[in-house]
Amino acid sequence: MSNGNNKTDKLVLIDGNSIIFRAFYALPPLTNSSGLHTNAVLGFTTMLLKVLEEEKPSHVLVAFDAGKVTFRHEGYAEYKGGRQKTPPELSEQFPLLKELLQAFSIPQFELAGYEADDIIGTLSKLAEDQGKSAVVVSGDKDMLQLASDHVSVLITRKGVSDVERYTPEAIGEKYGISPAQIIDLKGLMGDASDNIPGVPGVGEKTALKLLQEFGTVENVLDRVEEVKGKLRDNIEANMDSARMSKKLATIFREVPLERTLDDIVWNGYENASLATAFRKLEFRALSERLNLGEANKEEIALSAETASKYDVVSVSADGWAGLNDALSEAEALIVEAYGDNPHQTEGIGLAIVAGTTCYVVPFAELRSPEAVPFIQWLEDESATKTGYDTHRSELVLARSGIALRGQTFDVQLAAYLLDPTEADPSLHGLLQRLNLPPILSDDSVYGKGAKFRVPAEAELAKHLAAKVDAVRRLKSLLAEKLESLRMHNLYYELELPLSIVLAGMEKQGITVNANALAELGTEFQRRIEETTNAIYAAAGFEFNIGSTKQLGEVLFDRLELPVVKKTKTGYSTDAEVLEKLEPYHEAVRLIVHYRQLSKLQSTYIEGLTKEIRPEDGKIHTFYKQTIAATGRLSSQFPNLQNIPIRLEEGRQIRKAFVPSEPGWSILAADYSQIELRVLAHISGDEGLKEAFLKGMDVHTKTAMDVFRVESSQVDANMRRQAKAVNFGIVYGISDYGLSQNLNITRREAAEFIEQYFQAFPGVKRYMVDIVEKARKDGYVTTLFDRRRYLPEINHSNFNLRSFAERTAMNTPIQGTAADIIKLAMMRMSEALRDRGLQSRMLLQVHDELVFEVPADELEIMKELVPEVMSKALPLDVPLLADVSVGTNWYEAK
DNA sequence: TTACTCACG
DNA sequence: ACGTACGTGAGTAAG
Repeated sequence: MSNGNNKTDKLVLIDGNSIIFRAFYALPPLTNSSGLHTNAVLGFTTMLLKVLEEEKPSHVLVAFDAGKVTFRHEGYAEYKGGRQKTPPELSEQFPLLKELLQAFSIPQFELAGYEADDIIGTLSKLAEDQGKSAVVVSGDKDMLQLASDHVSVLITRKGVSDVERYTPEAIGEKYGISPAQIIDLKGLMGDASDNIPGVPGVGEKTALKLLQEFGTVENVLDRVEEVKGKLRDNIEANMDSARMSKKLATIFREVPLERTLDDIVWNGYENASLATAFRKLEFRALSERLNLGEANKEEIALSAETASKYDVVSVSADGWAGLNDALSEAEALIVEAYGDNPHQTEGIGLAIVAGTTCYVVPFAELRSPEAVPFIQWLEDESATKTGYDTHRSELVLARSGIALRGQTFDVQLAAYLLDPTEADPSLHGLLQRLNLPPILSDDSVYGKGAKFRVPAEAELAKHLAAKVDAVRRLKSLLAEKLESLRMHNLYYELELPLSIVLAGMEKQGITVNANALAELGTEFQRRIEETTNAIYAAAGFEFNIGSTKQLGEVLFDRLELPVVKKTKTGYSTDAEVLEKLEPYHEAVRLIVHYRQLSKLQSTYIEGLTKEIRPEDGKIHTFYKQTIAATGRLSSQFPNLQNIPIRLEEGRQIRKAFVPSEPGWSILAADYSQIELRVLAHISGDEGLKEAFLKGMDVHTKTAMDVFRVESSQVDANMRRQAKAVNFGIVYGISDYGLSQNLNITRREAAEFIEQYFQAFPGVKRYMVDIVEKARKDGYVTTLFDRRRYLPEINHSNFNLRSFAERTAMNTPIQGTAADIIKLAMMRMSEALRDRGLQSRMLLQVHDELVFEVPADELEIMKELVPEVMSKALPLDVPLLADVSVGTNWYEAK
């Protein structure tokens, strides 16, 4: 960016402390991926860009306060006393801002003993003396005293980038005084934020009236006998305070800076430096707005090339010989494909790195006869491979009939274990977070969304080479980190082998009967139409029931039902709201039913039907192993972990999930109360342990203890409430949450919790201890040493901190349960293989495993599965799994 | 794309 | 005083 030649010089002088404070409180808390807060820097930058663009300055300076003590404290030790300590979320942003300003090539001054105001006052005076104009930017109206014919002052209004421009005329119009009188104004009215007393009882109104009459503080004091009544007494009693306050408010414009205006000449910023700074801060939108993308790209490519030297060999140009010779030395593998669903993805290319050479293979080349050794290597179990998302790679290659084997390190999976909350799993992002030499992002190479294209071969080869080199660079680093955090066991013994088991389950798929779905769909459709008509009749007119906006208008504007809850964009119409509205209008019950039916129809009947693959009549889901922060799996394309079960109408969907071979059965086994059992184990609570050891119904036992009654006195309602309390305990209890769930008052909910903790003191101790531990360590772990960081556990914001506390309580429980079932899956996979069984493990639904089983293995499997699940991990309480069998998933209940 | 709603454990 | 239960994925409407 260049300013061109300004005819007249213009200075922009920014009060750094003032603006960063404003920005911090104006923007919601934001963090970058490494947990650093960046909201104040972002707000500052937005303001800065706006001012630079509008003012087109020739000189720019950001001034900061230096240290705590200034010359003002010499006369008045309480100056700025009583201020709240700067929150750590803001303090940590000062170094970020200073670094960013460097990238902008903007000079920053600070001088011990002086405030930013004084530096700015001094420089603006220098500018005036030299006939230059200046713009002062601050959030503090004290600065208005600097306004003159040459100096205008921008004061932030709301937020940061909305500013108001003050010239002497504007100040005159608004306050009826001159800039010079601003200090008199402060002298009289004081300034609470700086702890400047002024004259007690004199506010802005009175002070302005006095100044209009007397002009200055000194004149007010000299002619105080002309003032009437109580005000006069006040002034007379506080003359010294007024004089001192005026002095404190006066900006000192003779700071011994030893700098000249030449030191703050600004010739614009370097795109590349700013691009780097924005990238670190993850200010992507700003980067885009300033068109730094290209600069970013060049700079990244440059640094990647200098950081890691390798030759790029593309087999379509240079033949296969080199690659085939290098296979035994291969250190890393990339299988590149596009599309999110690995069962439908199209391969783009592969790359391996060996020594100083990266070999790149366009996907189509795999069909070449010369590719045979390479394919043999891919399928060779003993040829170990380090890759990135090898689970996906296996599925992608399987589509071309290639069986990937020998995956012994997956960089993505390792990175997930090291920080499972990290949202960006890309190699590009990973390198960035670890401060390693970067590579281009996939988005910048391929374009995103509709703009996606595979670039010309040379560019593609370069990118894949950079990726495979990055995988190699990351491997040893991540492997070491796993060791040092004692997570190698979890990684090598559980997650990595599990990824192969998962790929097997996904490739196997589950047969879904499209006709059964279609029949159900016809029935649902009929009822949807019926319900739609009934709703129109009840309402008296037609509208789009599926539009929450229209529905809200109908319910609350036209039918005038009471508003229960609002969303940030309008009326809430969710199930909880509708439940409360039922008594008011007959349409409400129908709407609830309509919602149920249309959910079933669109998500399950239509959604699942689309996912049935015509070749084999099966649905192949994709389990993501690196999404859930607790260690659970997630299921996509489609999600088979949320197939309806709670309501009978939806549960019918499960009838369409059938065995793939005639005469086989579906076998489902689920853990009974696994999370509460885990809680009993890790908390060591005697009462809870006893309940499980004696085989009691845990919700009934909870009801007995919370309500202090005998088991015979526990009715259905008490059990229901106790069950909700147990859920609450697992989720990280709060009285508010429980009260919402049970529709009771917060006080009553708090009472339940109190009773619960009295009955189960071990659980209480666990909750207190785990939060304490999280505060101390910054993370919590599961029994298998899976780890989750909770950077917000010490946050000053109540909501963020409370969320982190509940997460601290929940994650070890949910996460350990996830560990256990993952281990059970490994054991089952081994058991099926070792015993030569034909039965197949098809699905995992958090605490449930689904198999298809031939008739002659039914008896074995009914024993084996629950046994393996129960023994997956010995706890202080028994782990139980219930098993059931049917001709479809519905019947296996 | 974002917001809302709702299916599951 | 603050105002959310923990963890997910997917469909629809609407900007």
